[in-house]
Amino acid sequence: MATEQQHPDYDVFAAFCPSRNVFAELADKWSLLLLLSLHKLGEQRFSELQRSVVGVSRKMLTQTLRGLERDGLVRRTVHPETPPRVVYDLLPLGHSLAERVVPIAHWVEENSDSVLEARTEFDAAHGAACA
Amino acid sequence: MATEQQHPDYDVFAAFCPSRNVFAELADKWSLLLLLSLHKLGEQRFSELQRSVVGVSRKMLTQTLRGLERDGLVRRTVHPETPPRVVYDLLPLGHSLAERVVPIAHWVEENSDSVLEARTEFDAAHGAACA
DNA sequence: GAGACTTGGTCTATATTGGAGACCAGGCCG
DNA sequence: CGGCCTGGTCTCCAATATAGACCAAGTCTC
Repeated sequence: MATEQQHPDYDVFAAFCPSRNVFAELADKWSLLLLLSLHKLGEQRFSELQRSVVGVSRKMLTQTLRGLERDGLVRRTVHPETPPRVVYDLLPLGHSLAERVVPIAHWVEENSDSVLEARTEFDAAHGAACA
Repeated sequence: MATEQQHPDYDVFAAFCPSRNVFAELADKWSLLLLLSLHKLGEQRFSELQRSVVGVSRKMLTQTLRGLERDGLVRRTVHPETPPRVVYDLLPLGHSLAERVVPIAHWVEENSDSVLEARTEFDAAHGAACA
């Protein structure tokens, strides 16, 4: 079947394709959540991000932010004050991706009930079949 | 700050919120890729999926499909023929999510070049700073 | 001037996860 | 009877995530 991709040659389904690599790095809980938070709340410092994306460890926060920075989605600005102040914000490329992630977050918030219900049903049918 | 979520009380940023749990499970490479593949190509059997989503191991394929099935996004149909034939396809809920994932795949395919370029630049600036 | 406290991390130890590949059940073919 | 097919599962090992201690620089307290 015809692929509908815009960019010739690039295909996230192909393991060897550079775009798969990019996809794999971004298709991760913390990356998407950080993108969403920076998009929604604007620039934030390290500790603010840790508070807005509840549950992220400092290590993952550092690591994920570095990845996003490396990918040209996020800008890291160090203000050499004291105590140190490091601010992160989205570059245009980051915003353009974040815009596409927002609908997913909304979908999840709207449909979590259905999902949870399906899970309960599934677990009842499978897990508790013959305890 | 006002959250723009449609569903009262649900917020993917809150670690304890059920929607975060749902988000975390779906915001993963294989789940998204499977959703995309089933959306684009329609129903497929186990081995077809393994071929269309290149690089996925049988273990992860099984595990991810089970998760999606449990969440009410995917339907698993066993045809008790010989050799066995197991077909997976998207339920309406799955399609509605997949539709929102498609733009991300397109973004990645369109913008991978920029990302790759940013990476090269970043690595040149940081990695090779003072070898 | 000694401690304690701040921010933005890093490092270590442990638990969880992912991937590679062996193995398995059931039915057909030869 | 042995081997092949599918759609898994199981085991082992490597990689990754998480928790939490630790650190540097400077400022504030006492």
